[in-house]
Amino acid sequence: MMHLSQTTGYAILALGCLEEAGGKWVRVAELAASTGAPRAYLVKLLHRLAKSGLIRTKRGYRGGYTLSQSSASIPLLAITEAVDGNEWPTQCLLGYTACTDKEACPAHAFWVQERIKIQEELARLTLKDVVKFERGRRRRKSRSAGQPEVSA
Amino acid sequence: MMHLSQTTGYAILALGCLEEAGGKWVRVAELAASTGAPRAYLVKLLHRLAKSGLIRTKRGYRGGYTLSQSSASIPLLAITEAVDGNEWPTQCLLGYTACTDKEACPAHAFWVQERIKIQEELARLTLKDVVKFERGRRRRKSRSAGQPEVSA
DNA sequence: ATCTTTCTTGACCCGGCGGTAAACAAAAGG
DNA sequence: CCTTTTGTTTACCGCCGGGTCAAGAAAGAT
Repeated sequence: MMHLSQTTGYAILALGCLEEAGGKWVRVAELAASTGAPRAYLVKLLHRLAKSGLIRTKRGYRGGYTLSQSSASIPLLAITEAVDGNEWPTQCLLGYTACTDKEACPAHAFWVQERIKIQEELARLTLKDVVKFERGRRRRKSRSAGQPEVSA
Repeated sequence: MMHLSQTTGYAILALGCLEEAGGKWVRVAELAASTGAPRAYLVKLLHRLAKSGLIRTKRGYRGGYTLSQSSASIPLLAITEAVDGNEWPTQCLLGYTACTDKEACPAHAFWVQERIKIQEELARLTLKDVVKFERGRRRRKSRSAGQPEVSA
């Protein structure tokens, strides 16, 4: 509750990874490793992203996934809409279905403003920002690699 | 997604209704009618609210539910915590589990601020505000009552 | 005592999201 | 051609939030 769906998170991270790869084809295995999403689940998600036109796919030897040109540096908002749909920006904070401008719940005016801000932020952030984040993660990971694991 | 749980909405409306009733005992039937929540489901919710100390219950003839004195005009935040738990204010917007201050996702700084604002708003709003909202609803309802229904 | 009212309690259902498994099909290498 | 690589497709699983049902137990009226 109070966050985008986990699936959207996976999508953003995976697309960020594709952006970073330039035009190269990237396999699921790599995307799964890089995003932390379960491989089999990522497959389904990638398929949806392909159907909605955000990425292209190629199967067989040296196949994989790549960003479709049109989605280079798209804003995160476009991704949340592709994955979660675009109905959420109208929902009442309290989950109250009859909450409208005319019949406003106590948090209505406040929430209308907040939703706008959240959408603006998601529109402002692009895959490039995600790439920066992922590079940071990978650096930290490799820096701590090779150290003794806490084994049972 | 992107709102408190529906159950929390029910809780807020129901508690508002109890606040409005003063010290009187209110039956489920009335709370269900007034909140729009399914009666059987409301029963379970009310039980939880009773166990967490927000309301008192009395069964048998002229029984029902009433606000426990201590919860008169409590802030909505207390209700969301009682119903949804209080873990949500720490979750990443993108649903990314490893997102922390040290390992921040691209939306982290933004979302930390927004969460604070949302909590402040929920702390500011009290049951009295909800009562005002409910009175407005009831007025509108009764004003439109008695008019010809669109029947098949 | 007994009846009525009203909450109590426990069992169950349904749909969606996140997740898994396995058979299938295409693209390239040999 | 045949094999390898890699995505495609279909089916199924478990959990949880929201929702329903029905038998049980207490409190007041009579």
